[in-house]
Amino acid sequence: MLNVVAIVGRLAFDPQMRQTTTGKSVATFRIACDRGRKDARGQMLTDWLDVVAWERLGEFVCQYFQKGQMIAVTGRLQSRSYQDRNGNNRTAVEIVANSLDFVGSKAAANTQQGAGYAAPVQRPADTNEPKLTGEGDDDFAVIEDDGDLPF
Amino acid sequence: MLNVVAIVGRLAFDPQMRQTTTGKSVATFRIACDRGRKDARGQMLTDWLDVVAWERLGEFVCQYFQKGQMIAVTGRLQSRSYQDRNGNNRTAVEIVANSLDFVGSKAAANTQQGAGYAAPVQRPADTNEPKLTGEGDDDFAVIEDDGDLPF
Amino acid sequence: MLNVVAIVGRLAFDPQMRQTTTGKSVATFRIACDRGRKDARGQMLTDWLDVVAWERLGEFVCQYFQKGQMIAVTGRLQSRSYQDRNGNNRTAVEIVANSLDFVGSKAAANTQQGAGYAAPVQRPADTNEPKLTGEGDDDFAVIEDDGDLPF
Amino acid sequence: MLNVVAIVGRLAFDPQMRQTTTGKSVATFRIACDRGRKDARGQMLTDWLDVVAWERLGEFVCQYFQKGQMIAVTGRLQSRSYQDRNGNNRTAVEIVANSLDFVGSKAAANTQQGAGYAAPVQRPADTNEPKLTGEGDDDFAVIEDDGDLPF
DNA sequence: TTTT
DNA sequence: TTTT
Repeated sequence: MLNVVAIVGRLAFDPQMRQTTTGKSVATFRIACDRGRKDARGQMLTDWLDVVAWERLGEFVCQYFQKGQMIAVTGRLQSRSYQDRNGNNRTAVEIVANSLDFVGSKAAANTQQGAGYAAPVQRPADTNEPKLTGEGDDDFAVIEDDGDLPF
Repeated sequence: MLNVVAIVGRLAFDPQMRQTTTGKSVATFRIACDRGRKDARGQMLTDWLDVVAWERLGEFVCQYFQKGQMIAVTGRLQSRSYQDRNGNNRTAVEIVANSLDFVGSKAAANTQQGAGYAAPVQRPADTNEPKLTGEGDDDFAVIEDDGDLPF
Repeated sequence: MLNVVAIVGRLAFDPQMRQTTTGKSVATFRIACDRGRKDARGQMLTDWLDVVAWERLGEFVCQYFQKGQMIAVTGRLQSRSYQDRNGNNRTAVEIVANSLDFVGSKAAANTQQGAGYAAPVQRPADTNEPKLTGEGDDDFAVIEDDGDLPF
Repeated sequence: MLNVVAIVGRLAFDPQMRQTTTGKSVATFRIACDRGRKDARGQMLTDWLDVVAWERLGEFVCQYFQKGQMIAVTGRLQSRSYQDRNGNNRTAVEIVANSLDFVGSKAAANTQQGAGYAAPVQRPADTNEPKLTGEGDDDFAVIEDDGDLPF
């Protein structure tokens, strides 16, 4: 199976952080994604999409993003069943974030990182993966130096 | 803005075709997308996602797919507001299909097309685009023959 | 089969427009996509990706985008075989654009469209598809008004 | 920035595993992705795409996949510079895998997992992320039970 | 309920 | 260089 989503939009509200009973942190936010065309009444058509960001991803979005800012989200679609206040079964569809990133340089500058671009933030477990240790590409270069290309 | 979804899953029901009052046809179907892991009770976790397929895409899915079959869907996420039977405002999030395709060979064989593989079906307006006329790649080859590569 | 790409990056050069021998126009451009982290020497790691935009999409990118501007691209990956000037067989991998859009507001303002946001541009044949005629959503609303939701 | 790819195709060769000098394992494989239409000579048009899978993802693909089998890949596009045997600078574009999964049930059955479906395999660091511990959804359910929905 |  |  395969389930991938990529969205760029603006935060409709400030992100909200919560804690689960088992101690995990999770942030939720909503993004407005304009379709780039208007309806018959001249109003911009917009899709409103909910995003769930766990742990380090959630901390990142709460620290650097607020209402109105543009954000790039990748992740997967999730459906979730719940009962509304009247006891009716409802289904919510939301995006579980896999990576979050700034879009445009202004917001990125807010992070006060040297490059002007904030590092893309991925799921917590990514921290000991090659690309975040800074040695992944060098490793790969070694393969190349051997005249021993991967393909 | 950017809004892209790619999903592979199984049809939860046979697709349903409708007509709009202005004469457009639209098919809707639901796909089950297993997450590949089970919950605490040993039940496979599944995301249920609704898909909207307009016109030629809708006709295609109704003709070749039924409940239980695997399908590959690309498209965009759409939120849609409506009132439920109690007059409450609700929001539905669904995928508006941009392309549909078979996954695995059995279903593809059902189309009885010479190639054994059905052509991926894209939105109606794609018909006079290079890739469906069969000349797009040749054109591009001409560029190459000139030693005049695009990049 | 399924083949989807979504990228946000900056144009490395001004887009270049060409004509095929059969009269189709095709623009090519390269985008720089920062990985958000630096190599061991402190240099930002960047992926350089080539994009092919046919007909109306190509005209759009040439009209509104130049070197350095940010762009959102969706499309599919394509491999293409050619011979280099020494007669060696080479393979190029590039993105065939399916939609192009502005990212951030400055570029969007350049289009001098009333809304401040340029419409996302999709492949030519999309013009008689619901979403560009401006009636698609209304049609769908009709379905809703019937209390006859698609799902 | 944003960089996402989702592909379904068949392995052109058996995957190949290598070790970097720093001890990381990396598998590479090529997938054939049919475009679903033929060229002027009646030959199926196919895109050939290279994939890089690090560590646990690489071990997974080597264990469960061989030439000819279908695979679902998500990841990001990477460009990589190298010198060919003549000392010319070349650029390769490949997919760095983020998740790998079976497509269709037959291959999945090979893994001899109870469900008949193999778990999707994601990057190593994901192991202590909610969704692989099996408690993520329960946690989320707790939020719901509180009548305290995320949105 | 976001932005230009 | 893959498959039906």
